[in-house]
Amino acid sequence: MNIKGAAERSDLPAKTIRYYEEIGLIRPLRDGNGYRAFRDSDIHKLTFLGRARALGFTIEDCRVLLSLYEDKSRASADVKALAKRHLGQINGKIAALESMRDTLTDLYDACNGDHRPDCPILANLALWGG
Amino acid sequence: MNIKGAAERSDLPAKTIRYYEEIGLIRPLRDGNGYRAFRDSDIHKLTFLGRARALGFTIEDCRVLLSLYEDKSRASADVKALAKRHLGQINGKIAALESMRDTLTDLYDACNGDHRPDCPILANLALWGG
DNA sequence: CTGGGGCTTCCAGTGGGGGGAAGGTCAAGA
DNA sequence: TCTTGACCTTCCCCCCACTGGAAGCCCCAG
Repeated sequence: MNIKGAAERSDLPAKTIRYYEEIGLIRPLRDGNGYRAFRDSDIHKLTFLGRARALGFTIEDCRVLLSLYEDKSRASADVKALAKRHLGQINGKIAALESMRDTLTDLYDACNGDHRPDCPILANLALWGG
Repeated sequence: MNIKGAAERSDLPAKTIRYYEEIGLIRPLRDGNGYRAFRDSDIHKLTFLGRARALGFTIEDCRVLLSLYEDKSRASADVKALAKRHLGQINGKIAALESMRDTLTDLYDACNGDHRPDCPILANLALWGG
């Protein structure tokens, strides 16, 4: 299967697939004409990667997850530890965003949003040394 | 004031300050020796930028916010609209992260995390065509 | 044999800086 | 006066995870 079919079946852009090969996440075969030849196992890995990326795992995490997946003697504790670390990072990002949202919502609600220049949002941003 | 003092007073790395000058957010003067000479107004803008960035505004949003801040005939509605758009983006990111977190938490809880290889996390990532 | 769609590689850019080299400048101390 | 060390400058590459586009090869239908 050529890259377009692989892209459709894995629901990943062809560019991304080439990139994943470049960084060694997949190693598709090559036809005589130099075209990539994707096996089912390649498509399988690609969908795996797509799902892991959709859960927010970094590429390097994905690399580890893929190797754990292929290692039939893995310990599920290793996978769970990776997931825990990632959950912690997700929660950190959510907390940061919620903090931004709360502050910004307060300022937003305090701004009357009319034609006049007075604006608590700008006033807060301009706080001198606070 | 040299860049180090500006960095301390604005609580921004010197590298960041140079970058902000490079992209035209600030325009500090120069001493005869080529050193940047920061006025109070420059420091003021830098702290403004630091706060706006801390609220998650992009650099381009910051540029607009700064110009609105300096435009004494601005309408607060313009600021409010920008804040609204940004709040929408923040909420979108939070929703995406919460979705990841929920999915991953379910998988995490279902994984017993022992020495055995069976792992619902990997099994989910490996779902074929689901 | 021509056209168009597929495929290849390579280069550049994204956002928001960070790291570090190479070299100029300045002030304090010996 | 000389040296040392802290500071400053520009310059270029690196990060992540792609994305866009150019230049050029391959293959099949008409």
